[in-house]
Order: sequence, then structure tokens, then C-alpha cells
Amino acid sequence: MRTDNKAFKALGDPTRREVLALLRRGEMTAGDLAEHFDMTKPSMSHHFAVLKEADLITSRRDGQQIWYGLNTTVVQDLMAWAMDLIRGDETTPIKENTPPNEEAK
Amino acid sequence: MRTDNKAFKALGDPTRREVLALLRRGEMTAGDLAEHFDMTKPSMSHHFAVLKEADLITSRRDGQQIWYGLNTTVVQDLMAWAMDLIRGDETTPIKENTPPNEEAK
DNA sequence: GCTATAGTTAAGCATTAATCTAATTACATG
DNA sequence: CATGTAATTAGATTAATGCTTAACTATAGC
Repeated sequence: MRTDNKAFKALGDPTRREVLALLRRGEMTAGDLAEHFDMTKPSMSHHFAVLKEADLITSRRDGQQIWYGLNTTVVQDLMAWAMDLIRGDETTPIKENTPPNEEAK
Repeated sequence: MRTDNKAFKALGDPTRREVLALLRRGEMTAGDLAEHFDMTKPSMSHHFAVLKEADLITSRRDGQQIWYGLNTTVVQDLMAWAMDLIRGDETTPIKENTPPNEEAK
């Protein structure tokens, strides 16, 4: 499977997902990103590092600033993973209907 | 926001993702699921609870066993989330997925 | 070289998460 | 009701996460 555990782990934090959302329309600097959150810059830097390690974002330095951008290919992989989950296996008939969920406890 | 943090958190664990993969083709009992993993049953039970809490699986009791099934709607929400991320432009309404209505006359 | 700015790395701490063993609940069956 | 089976809950332990402040690296401009 293409989708790495690091990517899923990275997406488990709401701050990081919001960072990705901010990057949807284009690159942003670390500072501009950090401004959107009620958190210290080192904390934000750590989140950037996690996202980078998961290959969910790109980074490049331009002078004093570092520009981060969304890496859509990994998001596409995640989407494919979710799609596979829904589709089921082609070799076996798809089970259409799961019975209604009675309170099982 | 449709996609809950619990769902993302739940997907952060590889064991839980494999459980979902096993449920792709239909329901399975807790015991049959647990057999696929090198882990104690209580540990597996905990993973089931996390998945249930995130609404990623359904559960129903049948006699002594509990059957778990995949809840595809939450996975669909996740897919939509990923798609939004890739799309990039928020101001543009979604127009590609118009419902199958009659042809404009 | 000196200073200011942008950003990361290091060290420490509190909280959460994953796992185990042991105990418990729920159901079936003789 | 006693026993066996399926599964969860409780309690404890260890590892991982997320956050902070303090220190460090890198670049720009003088």
C-alpha cells in the first residue's frame, strides 16, 4: 500500500490538518502560517516537521523565510486508500447492505 | 466540518486500518477479526472500541458473538475531505458532481 | 563584524495512547 | 444452576505526542 503510516499519523492532529487547509491555494511562509494559530512558533515548527516527514508538504528556503506548500500526491494516495476501502474487492461480490446497527454492548 | 478528529485519530493506527481493510467485504465477528493479529483479545477489543467511537464501524450482537461491519459513510466523508484539499479553490462551487437530474430543456 | 529577523533544535514536562494480565459481563447449553 | 465460550472492562505500565521556554542556525543589511 502506498499510503505510509506517517501520513495517517500526521493527519491525526487538527492543527496539522488546518495547516494543510491553509496551503490549499498556494505556498505560505512558516511565519504566516504560524500567525493563524494560538501557539508558539517552535510548536508550529514541530508540526511543519511532522508534515514534512510524512511528505504531505514541500519546503524551500527563500532568503530568511521558508515557504511551505501542499504535496497533493500524498493526499491523492490517501484518497485512493479510502476509495479502495469503500469499493471492496473486485474478485468477490460486494456486500451491499450492512444490517442496521442494533445497540450491541 | 463533517470529518471528526476521532476518525483521523482512529486511522492513525495501522492495526485499526487493517481491521477496516478486513471488513471491506462484509461483517466479521470480533473473534475472527482478532485472529488475524498478533495481539491479545483485550487489545483488539480496545481497537474496536476506538473505531466504533469514531463511527468507522458498526456493531451488533448475535448470540455470544459481536459482528463488526464497515461504516462506509465516514470513509466517504474522509474521501471528500481529501478531495477538497486537492481541489484548492474554495470559492468555486463544486459543479462536476451534479445529481443525475433531467437534461435542461 | 554587529544586530535584527525568520525559523529550527534542544530539553523538559504533562497528557494521551497502546499494550498487557486479571477480572467481569453476557450468552448458550447441558 | 453450573460450566464453557465470546467478548469487554479494569488497572497498570510503558511509549509516544504536544506543548512550552531557552538556545541555536541562517540570512539580510548596515
